[in-house]
Amino acid sequence: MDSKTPNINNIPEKLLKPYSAKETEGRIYSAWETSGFFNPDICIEKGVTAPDAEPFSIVLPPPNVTGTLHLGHAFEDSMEDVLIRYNRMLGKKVLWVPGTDHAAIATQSKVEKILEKEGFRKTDLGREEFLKRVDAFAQESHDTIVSQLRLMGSSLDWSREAFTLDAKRNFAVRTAFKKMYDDGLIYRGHRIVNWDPKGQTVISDDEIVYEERKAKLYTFKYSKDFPIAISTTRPETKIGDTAVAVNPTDERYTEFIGKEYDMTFCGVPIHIKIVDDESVEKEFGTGALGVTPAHSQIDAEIAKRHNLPTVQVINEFAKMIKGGENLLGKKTTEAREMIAQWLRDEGLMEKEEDVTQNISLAERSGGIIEPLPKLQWFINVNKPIAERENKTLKELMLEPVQSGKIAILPDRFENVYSNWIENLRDWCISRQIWYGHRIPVWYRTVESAKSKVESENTETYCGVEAPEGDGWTQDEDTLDTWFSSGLWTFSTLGWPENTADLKTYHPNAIVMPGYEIIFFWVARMILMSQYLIGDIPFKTVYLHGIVRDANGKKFSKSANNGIDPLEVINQYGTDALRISLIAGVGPGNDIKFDLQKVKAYSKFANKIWNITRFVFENTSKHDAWNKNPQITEADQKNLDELNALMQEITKEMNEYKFYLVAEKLYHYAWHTFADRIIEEAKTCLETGNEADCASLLYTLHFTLSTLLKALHPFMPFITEELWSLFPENNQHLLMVEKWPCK
RNA sequence: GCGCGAUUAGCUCAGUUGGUAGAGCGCCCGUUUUACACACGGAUGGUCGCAGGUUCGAGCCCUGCAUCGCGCACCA
Repeated sequence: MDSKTPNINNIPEKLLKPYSAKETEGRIYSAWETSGFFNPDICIEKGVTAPDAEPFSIVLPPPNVTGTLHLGHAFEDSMEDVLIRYNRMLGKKVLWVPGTDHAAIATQSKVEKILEKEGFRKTDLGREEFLKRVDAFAQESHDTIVSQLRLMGSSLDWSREAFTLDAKRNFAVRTAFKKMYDDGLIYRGHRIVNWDPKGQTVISDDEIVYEERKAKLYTFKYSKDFPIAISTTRPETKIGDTAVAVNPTDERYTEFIGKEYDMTFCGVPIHIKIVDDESVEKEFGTGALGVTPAHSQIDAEIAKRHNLPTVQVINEFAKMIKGGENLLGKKTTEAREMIAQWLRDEGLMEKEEDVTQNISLAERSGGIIEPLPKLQWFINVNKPIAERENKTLKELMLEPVQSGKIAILPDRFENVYSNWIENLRDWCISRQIWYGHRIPVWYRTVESAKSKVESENTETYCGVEAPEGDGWTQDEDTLDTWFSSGLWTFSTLGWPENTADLKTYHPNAIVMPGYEIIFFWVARMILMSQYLIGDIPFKTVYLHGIVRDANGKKFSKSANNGIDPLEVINQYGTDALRISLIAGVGPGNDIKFDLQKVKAYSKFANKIWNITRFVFENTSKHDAWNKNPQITEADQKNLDELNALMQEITKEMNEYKFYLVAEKLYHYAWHTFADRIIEEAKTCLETGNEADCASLLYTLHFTLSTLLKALHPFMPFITEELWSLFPENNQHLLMVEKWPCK
């Protein structure tokens, strides 16, 4: 190279060596941050964005402050940053809001586990001290997450960072709650709820996961005098039965309907009425259903229809609170076997079958859900709202998706979304945990009242701030973490104040969470935004899949198959990780994580590095190319081909098909630009005349600079670095260059 | 039970207005050719899950089936 490159001194030293991501990435991120261009206001101030440019905004799905980021986050952040950088280069007013989620139950249980190892419980500390511990943990976790987001190259506007539990978001939560309360959408009610005995809190229907387990289905009679046998997998609850329900058309049992029986079951007196109810299936079991209103959602509904009493036999710790001495205080599982034995001994057991059944588990704690009657706060999804044309929350959630105002990608999830809403029940929002937004409701006893009903002696106050006067105590419960997450698209923009940010950046252009949180998060954001703002929260929902290990298994602590993104970055660089997660992965598709793919793209990074070296070496030898040379026919053909590619990928970028764009750029850079155009250029550069060389060098330089721009959203670090090596780019960061196509 | 997705080269996966099968990795052969051995040139490799149908023509559309995975419901 020495003899033929007299101008070697012009070539930056580092370009002569292979690309080093490690040496480059940190330095480049600092340059970006220092420039202030992550902040759209500064882009306008410095003249890189027009003040009246079209806005483009995304909120980062706030990671839980329960630990560190994994490959799933890396995947999500990469895609969002691609869109953000692309749209910034288009000249739009681009805002990507960073933040973290307090993730109430998840974070609290994490800290409780740490305390457990230290040998004490949260009650030993008390609410205030415990919350200090959680805050400290959350802060540490937050700091890790933020540093990881920077490592990923995410061009987030850090000046607007938010936390779902900070003061501003707390104000938004209280404001939202108060409005819903005043509109009668939030109410307190006694219901059968999903109680998690392990986590000691209520959870919503969506926080339940199902697991198939083997169980015994027992068929028996309460006593010898009782005419009908019933079946159950949970005999221990049967002490709480107050009725037996049969289908009204079931001729086997019609003669008994309306009759009542007093018996002693397992040493406990019980009173059973036989009722008819359409919901009972004749074919299942004996066709007769023992009704346990206190411990089954469906039974509670039957009980309500027939005005049956409720007898609670199990408490919050999943232990028996009714029954003979031998049963009291026993765990449900122990009691189950004891009662089964009693039935056998008494000759009441008719059948015992092995069945598989789905049991309900709390997603976070793994505790077996115990349906219990409890007083909780709910959001009514079926109440007409005057301010919203008498539409219900359900309707407000359904409408924008069905009308196409909000597009969901891939579109098959639109049906999933609609089905979920149609089956939606009232949302239980209160949690018996300490970490989270405290419910903004206060109570005090009214001395003068003489009612015998306790609730009538209690004054209730709901407000954004605590009430004036003495004797008020705040509700002990906190809110479901998704309540504050639902406000995220606008609480981060200053709502309830009518800020400039809110006017400019809401609704967001797009939101990009994993498909597993479509109900938890996407649906709740639509609910809150439609109700509180009267508008959609975003125009497009792009649901991505799950990153799995090489065997297709979910990453989890128990499987011990976790891969730390930092290790991958250390080995291959962030750019390689980013584009390997994006290329060829369409919406809704899971990824089997493949280190080979990352490796392949790290080679691609080096390839671009070497392409640049070649172009640089040759352009620095001449200068005629830079003075409007006459373009040869052959070069024009290549420029036309490049332009056609840019047209094509720009269209695809606008359709959110960046996974195709990444592959096309890779293919063009390597197999068209390097393998063909550059190879063919070599001969001309050796033997061609001055004019042809000028045309060719212009073409090479133009193609390279177009490629660096087009690749920048995908591989921001290396492209920015290479861009900066050209003297003419000294003053301009690639990140705010114009996208190379209208 | 209802619904959804996947099934394409050894592996991971692209392939939307239906028109002669693609990429990466791996494997094999060759090349240290002056941007790059993190490279270059070349070779091998697929009845596009199965069975029908529509069509001049189907990986792509329709019907049925199989296997794997997922969601929802049920869970007496």
